[in-house]
Amino acid sequence: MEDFKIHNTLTGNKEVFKPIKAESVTMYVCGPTVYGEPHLGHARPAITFDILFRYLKFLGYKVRYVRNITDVGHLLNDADEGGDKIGEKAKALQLEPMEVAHFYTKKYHESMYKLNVDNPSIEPTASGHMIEQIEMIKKIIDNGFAYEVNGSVYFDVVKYNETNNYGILSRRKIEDLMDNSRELDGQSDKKNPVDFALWKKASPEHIMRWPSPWGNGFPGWHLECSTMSCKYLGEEFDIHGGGMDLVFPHHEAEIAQCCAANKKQAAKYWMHNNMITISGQKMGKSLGNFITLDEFFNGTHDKLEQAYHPMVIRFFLLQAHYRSTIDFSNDALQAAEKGLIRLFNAIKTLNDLSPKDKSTIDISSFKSKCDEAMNDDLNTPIVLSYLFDMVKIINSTKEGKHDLSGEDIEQFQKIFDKYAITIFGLCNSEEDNNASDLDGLMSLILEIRDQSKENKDWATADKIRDGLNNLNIEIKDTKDGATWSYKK
RNA sequence: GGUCGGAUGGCCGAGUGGCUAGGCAGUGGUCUGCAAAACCAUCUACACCGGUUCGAAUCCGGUUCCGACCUCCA
Repeated sequence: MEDFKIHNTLTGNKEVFKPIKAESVTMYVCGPTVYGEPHLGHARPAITFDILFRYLKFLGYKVRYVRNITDVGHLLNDADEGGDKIGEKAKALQLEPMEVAHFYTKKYHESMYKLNVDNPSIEPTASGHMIEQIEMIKKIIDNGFAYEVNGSVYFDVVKYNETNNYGILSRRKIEDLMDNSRELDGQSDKKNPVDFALWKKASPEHIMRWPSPWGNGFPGWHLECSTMSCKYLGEEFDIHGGGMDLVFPHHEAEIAQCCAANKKQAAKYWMHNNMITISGQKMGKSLGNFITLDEFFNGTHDKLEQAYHPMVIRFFLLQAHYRSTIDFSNDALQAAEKGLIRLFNAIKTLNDLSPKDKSTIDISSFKSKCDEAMNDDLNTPIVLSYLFDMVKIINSTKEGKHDLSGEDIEQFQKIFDKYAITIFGLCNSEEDNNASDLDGLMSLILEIRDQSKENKDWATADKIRDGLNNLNIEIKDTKDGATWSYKK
């Protein structure tokens, strides 16, 4: 089999993927911070790494995929001045902070389900791993890379950098980082501005807090990922993923923590998905283009001209490579919607094609071309372009311009099944409801309408069509008879 | 301001030196009681200015614009 190559941020190159253990793959992806409604920014990494997860499984690996839930202390998206947002929200609503976290965790899961994102193998929470986090801090202190000040513990980046490379992932130099740190307000406890918190003392009004050897407080935000990846995947594992915005400082700090505690660099491959813009702008509350996933699914946002099915969002994301930025707009999404429908119509058409003795067109290269694109750092847009080339062949075959043998039809079915369904997870929305109950009824109605048409009783035929239309059922007359479907 | 990445046809979006990416829209056809849909064919490109090369969207330099990160905090 051909080599599967992935882009490794650590080296800046595409590398052949070779797991530490030949048969199994361990991967960790930074999950959501559950302080608010899931939005588009959550969809991209979830879907990117879902594709990777599915592909690795398809390749025959036993995959353990850990994606965390961060439910400890939070920050709102932009134009907000930090602070513990779960705590603040909880106070405002008179809720226990965990009620807030749990509410949004549930929302996140619902959205992921709609997007057909497979569940990770383990989905640990930061709050459920306080003991492990405290133990890791102790270990880092014991190894001399952290210090305690006034009930908080900080990672000593300068000391660490003497024997390690802080900046190995983000290619930053510590001197530049020192230079760039603006003059700090004097009350910082940190020895150096580049140091980061492993444990923060909780101020009296801070309601999310846990006991520790250093007093009541809460863990620093980089720590949970190091702790939980280590607990479930080991000190060394295969892939660590997340958004590009996390490269620095989050993932850089993770590497530092793991090296400081275990002398191991955690992941072998670091993969990062690029960001999303909306009509060319970044998404932000202050710009009025902050759109939640529910709003996409329901079409309930001023900027949206219509609702978009979760599969349209998923398909749209796959039309771009994961390391490119992607721009959302109504035009682009509507184009994606039509393309997706075309793809699925062709899959249906393929299943109805009557096989001929011999094919009049050579389709033998499609499988390897698709595989090659997928193996080239998950180039989903190229795979899709080949699938659409196949769509064209299927449609022309239906029109009688080509013949396809039974073998070739089966080959096409296999490719669509592998890519469209198994790996890309683009399930056909029309098939997931209980339409079968209605089938008999609808075929009876359409039969009556066909008879009216034969009798040139257009009034009755149109009445049926218009009446069903008002019931949200669309009738289309095709060469092979009328079809019906729910309107989107 | 610093570091890094990007700028492709009406809209998205692949593509790293010569060969049609693909989707949507547009245009022309086919089908059709009407409507809608569907199908086929097909046009428009590589931000700007220089340079390297037989040849550049692709390499090099500069310019403009855009994005991410650079901070307490996830």
